[in-house]
Amino acid sequence: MKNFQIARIFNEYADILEIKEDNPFKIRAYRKAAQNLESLTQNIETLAQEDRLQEIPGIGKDLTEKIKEFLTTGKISSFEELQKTVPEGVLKMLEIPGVGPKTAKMLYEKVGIKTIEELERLARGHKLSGLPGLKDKTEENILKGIELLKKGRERMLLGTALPLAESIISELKNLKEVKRITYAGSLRRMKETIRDIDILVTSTHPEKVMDYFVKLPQVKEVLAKGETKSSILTPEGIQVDLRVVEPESFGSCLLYFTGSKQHNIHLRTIAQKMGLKVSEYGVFVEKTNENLAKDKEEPEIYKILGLSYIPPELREDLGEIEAAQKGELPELVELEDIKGDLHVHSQWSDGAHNLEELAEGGISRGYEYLAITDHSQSLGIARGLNEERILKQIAEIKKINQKLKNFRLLSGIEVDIRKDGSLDLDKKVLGKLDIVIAAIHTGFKQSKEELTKRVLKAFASGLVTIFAHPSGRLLGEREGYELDYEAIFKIAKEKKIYLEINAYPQRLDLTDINSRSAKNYGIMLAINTDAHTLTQLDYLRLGVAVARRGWLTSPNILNCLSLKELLKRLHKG
DNA sequence: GCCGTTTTCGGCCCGACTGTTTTCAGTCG
Repeated sequence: MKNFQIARIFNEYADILEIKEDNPFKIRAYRKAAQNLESLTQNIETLAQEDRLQEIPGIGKDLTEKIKEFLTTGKISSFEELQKTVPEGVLKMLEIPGVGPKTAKMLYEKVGIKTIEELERLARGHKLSGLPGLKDKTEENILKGIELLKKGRERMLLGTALPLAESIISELKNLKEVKRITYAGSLRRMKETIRDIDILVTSTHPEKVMDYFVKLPQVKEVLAKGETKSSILTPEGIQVDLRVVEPESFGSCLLYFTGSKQHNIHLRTIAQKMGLKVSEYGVFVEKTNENLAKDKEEPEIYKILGLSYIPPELREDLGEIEAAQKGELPELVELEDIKGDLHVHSQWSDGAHNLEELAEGGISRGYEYLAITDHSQSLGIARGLNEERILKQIAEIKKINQKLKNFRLLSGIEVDIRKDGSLDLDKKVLGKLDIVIAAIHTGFKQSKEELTKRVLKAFASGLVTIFAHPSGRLLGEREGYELDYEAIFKIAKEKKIYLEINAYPQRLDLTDINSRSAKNYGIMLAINTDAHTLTQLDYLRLGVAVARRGWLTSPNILNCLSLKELLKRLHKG
């Protein structure tokens, strides 16, 4: 999508203006516009055609013109002019943690440093010390920053961060000095990837908590240890920050450290207009300095600001604050609302367990149903099923169901959408199944048009129940292929095809943004784990997190239906 | 450059930490 290309340009625009020490508010305007473009649920080209660009928050007259120019000519001339004024390497330097625009500018102007390599060489040779406002310590920090950049400040998967944070929290809970404890930051907002883990604690003896924390088995290196904040690195190189806060400001701190930054900024702007000042320590009346948020929890703090409680997953400043002002926030889907899993693999293809074991797994999780959806024949590497084996599996599932009470295995398949858009199994067999999940597993390199056509042809077969992991992305490994989502959503709505939020940690596909977009099209989604082992059934909560970030409610979710309602819907015609 | 129960101009979030200073600038979240 062009949304991201333009967002990238606006961000770089801001970087250059920052180095040139342009108006800070102008810089912020560009960044804000970039951020809003990145999280836009509609395609910017469509909005431009309909002359609705100015409806995007942060996009005014000037940026509208720049976007239009990009969409028609493929470039923005004022940006190209601006780019000429600052060498590319100087912009790159901004990526070094600890190096900001002022430093980068100074290094370029005073010493003529144009690349990170040059900077590293000079820093190693102690040639930087003595420059304005720069001594040995800064030189050292620049080198450290370059190291960090080289290592790649990788973001970890939500599915990695969540259990790690939980294990650390459960260890810390053993300490009686720990009163309240929770994680905050992007982890609490359940972003699909996390940079570092923030943990918040209240305690009567902070120093004891800190001593215990830095000696946990998960600790490889202690980065900092103080009275209110300590940071450690785990053996995997994950940074965990622990903050001890006063009990009376726990709510304010949790709100503050949960973010997002944009959400916080918006809250503060609202507070300001009310004569209040919001910080991590509370909500203060400007005139009297009285703290209205003392000993208050998050919901009460939102109330002070005239807002209903905003769940962490929504706190991205993407309209949630306006909705909260009007009391129009959706009642987000919860893990407990999910009645079953509709995408699970068994030993029949590449799963680890047999059908009885999977049924047990579903029952023990309180489900009403579980769909067995093994791969189809063309996926030979996964021992995909041909027509004959599917019929056998259907018979076996029937047998098992006879023994089960208040629970049902559903017969399904994850059928490959072949390169030409045909389905990898015979129509007659597909018709006998409760659920047909269609997915793309090969031929990712096709063009956007070809892929879209391919998917739509599969949709036209009238056999597809759910379109699985629509983008095919693998976080940290592979970009998703490009699809014309507007076309896909339109036809999915028309044909009553459900789109999947695949809860597999590397997938989380559809994304939060696309899920929200699908909802706006009136499409129902299914949250599935794609589990290949029993423990992977627990990935479901990650999928629910994506759904919540996508503003979805339980009526938007297919597998929030009871077995009876689900069957009615699946076999309606 | 955007935006408007401070509406077409004059505002635009808040605090901590670090390293450099001797009262503050730069960076970060």
